[in-house]
Amino acid sequence: MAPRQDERIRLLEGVRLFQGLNAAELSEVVGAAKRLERKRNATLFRQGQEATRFFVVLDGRVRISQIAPDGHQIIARYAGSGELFGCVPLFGGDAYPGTATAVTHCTSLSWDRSTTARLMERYPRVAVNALHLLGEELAQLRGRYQELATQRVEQRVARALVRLVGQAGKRVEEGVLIDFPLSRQDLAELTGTTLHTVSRILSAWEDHELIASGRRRVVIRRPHDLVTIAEDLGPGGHTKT
Amino acid sequence: MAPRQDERIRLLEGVRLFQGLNAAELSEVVGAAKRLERKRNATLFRQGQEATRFFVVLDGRVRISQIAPDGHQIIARYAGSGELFGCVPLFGGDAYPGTATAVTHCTSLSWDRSTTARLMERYPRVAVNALHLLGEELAQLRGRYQELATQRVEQRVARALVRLVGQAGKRVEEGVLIDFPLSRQDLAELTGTTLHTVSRILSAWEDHELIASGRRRVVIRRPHDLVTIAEDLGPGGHTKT
DNA sequence: GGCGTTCTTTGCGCTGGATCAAGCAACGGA
DNA sequence: TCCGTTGCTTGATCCAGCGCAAAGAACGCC
Repeated sequence: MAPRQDERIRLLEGVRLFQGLNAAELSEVVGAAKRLERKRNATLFRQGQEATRFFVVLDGRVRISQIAPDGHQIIARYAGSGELFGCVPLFGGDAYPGTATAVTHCTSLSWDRSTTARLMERYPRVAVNALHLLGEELAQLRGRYQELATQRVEQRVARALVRLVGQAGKRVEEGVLIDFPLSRQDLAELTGTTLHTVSRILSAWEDHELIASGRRRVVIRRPHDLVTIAEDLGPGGHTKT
Repeated sequence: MAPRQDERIRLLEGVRLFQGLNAAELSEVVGAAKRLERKRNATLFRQGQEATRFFVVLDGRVRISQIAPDGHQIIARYAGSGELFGCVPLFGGDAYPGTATAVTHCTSLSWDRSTTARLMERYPRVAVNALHLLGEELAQLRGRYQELATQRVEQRVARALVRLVGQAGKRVEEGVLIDFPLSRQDLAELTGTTLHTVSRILSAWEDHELIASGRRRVVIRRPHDLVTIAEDLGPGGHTKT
């Protein structure tokens, strides 16, 4: 067992899909994987392509986006280390429903379709883990769906930022930085609004010293107040009587 | 094997979750199930309750709805015969994320948590099937999410109706009837808009003889034209050059 | 058969956000 | 260092759809 191998196993230990496998098994899984490195802005796969592999992020951040026939684009999610993406082959889908792009330089492991099937067959635990993870993703998406259906833009943007803080927040002197390049346009596609509206909202927050932001960069200075906005019941609710 | 048992097995044969099991195995599955009958408007389970069982619709129609802390309610989906609902126990969730209500008189089978786990363990095929079904639901929801984020109300309502025709369409002399009680309010909660807007849209369509509707009743007279509205790229697109 | 309840329709005014349109700022490659 | 590109801001305008309000219409219960 080469130390290099050991290192890779350690990485997989944090991946919930493979939870419950022992070192030898993990080693086998790693052995079947293909390591992939991509630099910033490179594409990992495109929407509509045949889904041949599924991926786990080792390091860096990947954006999953979808584009509608009418040209409207949305960002489905950002995946960070330990997370799955392009998991279509896990459940027998045909083509990738979205495009995966490296937002930062990043590395990932991937497995092809037949290996995936073999793994799940040999280790049913993997299939069950996959079921759990998919269930969580479904729950997440349901939440965001409801959000989109019932809340107004400012709240949605606030929530998106709160979520991103959880996924990629990094303490800096000013506050908490979203630790990857994030433009106004990105936030708009993440929350179902327009670049302009996001810009206005962030400007307003900046005036209130709630955030500090720059080009593709957002720092939350007062996370708690952002959460307040995110959870505020709004004009439909019963705030400040 | 009593004929009654046979009959129930036949019902399960159409359920994709159990595809691949033989008669004896299906019989066992049916044996472990609890049959449940509910009349119109009765509740099967409520949002937030501990998820003890998962269900398969045998007959009738069930509405899955979610309510947000601010009181806004949305309808996640309608499940018809052969479809799963309340499938939280399949992937180890804790509480039901929504409320299930019988929209028509309906019957279902359900299994408790431990039985579910045992089934998946004994028949890995069931776990794989579950993975596939969950994957499809995820894909569906992603589609609807994008719809909500990028299309305007009229198109969303049209799409919702097209989908409902697929799920519960029944040919009648006038056209295709959505074969369960469906109010304007329901359509609004299904498409993320208000009762009033839906009413206006349906009234306009009625004027154009595209549909015929009444109290909790919708008949699509010209399905093709409805599809056209649903797919129209709209003012953002490049239609009719 | 009368009556309360539940759905639906429709008018009107308002507004959150989209759209359109400039112009400015920061970055990165040559 | 300069210049082209990409991202950000901000004003002005417009309108789809929401909220409110009030009046039918169809049901189902007693």
